[in-house]
Amino acid sequence: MGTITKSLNLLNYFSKERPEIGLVDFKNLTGQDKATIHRHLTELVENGFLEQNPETRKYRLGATLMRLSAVRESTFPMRKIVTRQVTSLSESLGELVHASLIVSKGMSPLCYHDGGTGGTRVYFNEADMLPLHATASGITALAFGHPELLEKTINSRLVKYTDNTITDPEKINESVSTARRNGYVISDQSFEREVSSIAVPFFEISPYAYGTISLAVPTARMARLNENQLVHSLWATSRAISKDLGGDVPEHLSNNLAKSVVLA
Amino acid sequence: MGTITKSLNLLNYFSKERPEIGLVDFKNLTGQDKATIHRHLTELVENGFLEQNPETRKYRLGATLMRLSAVRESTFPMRKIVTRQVTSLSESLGELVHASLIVSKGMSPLCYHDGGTGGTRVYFNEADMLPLHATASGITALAFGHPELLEKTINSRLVKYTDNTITDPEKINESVSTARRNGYVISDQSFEREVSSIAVPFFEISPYAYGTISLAVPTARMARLNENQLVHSLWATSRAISKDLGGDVPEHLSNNLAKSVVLA
DNA sequence: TAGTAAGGTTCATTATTTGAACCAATTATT
DNA sequence: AATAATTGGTTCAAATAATGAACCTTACTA
Repeated sequence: MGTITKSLNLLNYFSKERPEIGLVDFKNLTGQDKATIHRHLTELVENGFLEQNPETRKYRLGATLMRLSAVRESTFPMRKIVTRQVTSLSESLGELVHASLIVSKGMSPLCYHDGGTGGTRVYFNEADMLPLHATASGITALAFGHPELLEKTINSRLVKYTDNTITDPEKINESVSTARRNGYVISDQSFEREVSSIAVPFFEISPYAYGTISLAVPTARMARLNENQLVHSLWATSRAISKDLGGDVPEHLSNNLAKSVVLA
Repeated sequence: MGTITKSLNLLNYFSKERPEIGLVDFKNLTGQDKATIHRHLTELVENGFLEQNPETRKYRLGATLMRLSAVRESTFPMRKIVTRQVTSLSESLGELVHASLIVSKGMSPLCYHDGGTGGTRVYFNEADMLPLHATASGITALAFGHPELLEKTINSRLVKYTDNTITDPEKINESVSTARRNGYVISDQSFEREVSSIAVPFFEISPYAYGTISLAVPTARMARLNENQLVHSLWATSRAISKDLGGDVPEHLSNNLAKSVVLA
């Protein structure tokens, strides 16, 4: 792991639940040496990727991130494009739908919409990473994303979030195979209790998945839904997004899916 | 300059006008060695700060930036807070108002609102950095921000954007002194032709300015406006923002200003 | 006021970064 | 169609920058 990766990694420890982190906190979180961390933090501050709270001396994410994400979105308005489709799908299904992007070691939520009609709602935290091995989105990413992603994930220690979380590499591979066969992934409380999910990939220029669209519902309600029809709708949205992004669902996949029950 | 800074600096070359950059482009832009740049780019891609267009092999800003900025805004909703005040001021003045944050070597636009009534409008590009020496916001930042910022700026080569851009360190220092005396900065086509601007700082916890609020109008219209009244309104908004951010306009400044014509 | 814990710094050792030269693939040019 | 030029990418010895154990400083607390 190079210096750059080590320092950028520090940024990943921030979340909605942990918005400010001190030097010693970082030491405990990362296990790295204090001096090293301090130099990294200082350099990140100098570049505006972090700010130091002058009162507590703790660090928080910096303003440069806001600008850079604005630059990206202004030249490559993925969020705008995807949000449009996700909202439309969510409204038509009356359930929560979210889109997430595959980034390095997890899924980064891009947008979500809760067109919910039911009395119970799924809470979706847009600011936190989703793990690859424990969510429908994640398994979808492993199945249709870059092969290296699957390899890396299987060779890392996997956190058990609920009783249903699969952490055994063998079983991950099985899930991935099933996903590739079916063309979608369905999850049952593998990340959060009482939440079930169905996900499909979407594509940009590359033949590997760029992100996923996923429906998340309270488990109690899942049984009442028509799985086939949901998958059909999700794939329709995936096609629309992929097209808007200047890409397409790869042919080999498209052909396989056509044969399967999904698009029948 | 450490490895981390060198690599993060690469991200600053992206803009609305230059959304994708290739390896050799970077070499020409930075003057650094190709191999070095390549390793930096690779590591940034691995961490999701960049993406590589699989078709052109050029690099563009990555999705991790979107997530991190969402985490920051969800835990520290500065944009939300500031936008509210900026919109309100812009509507009441009927002119374009923007807020920008001081980050490392420039000003990073945070939000803007054009409550414009006039026939001519100022075009404001939210995704680009503003230079410190050539804008009302920038001189305000130099005058009321961390002293180190002024020192660094003066010791760097300053770009001349228009005939009115001041690049002489002596003159910068004069402008800064005037700003400190007056409590605001007024600029006349120093960055863009036909655009004039008035700016004041706002504060967070620290006694040094955190950002600026600025009114931007077509130069032709500036003469007709009541400068004193504008500055008064800007300072009122600054106070409101500073308060909302949990900070305050430093006392020594507040006292000086009270004496000056500005708040009379 | 002594003790603790936090942030921050130093400097010899160590390990990583660096860059000139090289290779491969694509795109202009003749 | 052959050749040159341009781009992305890689190698490895030499140079430089990163590292971390020990130490310092400040703020709080018992």
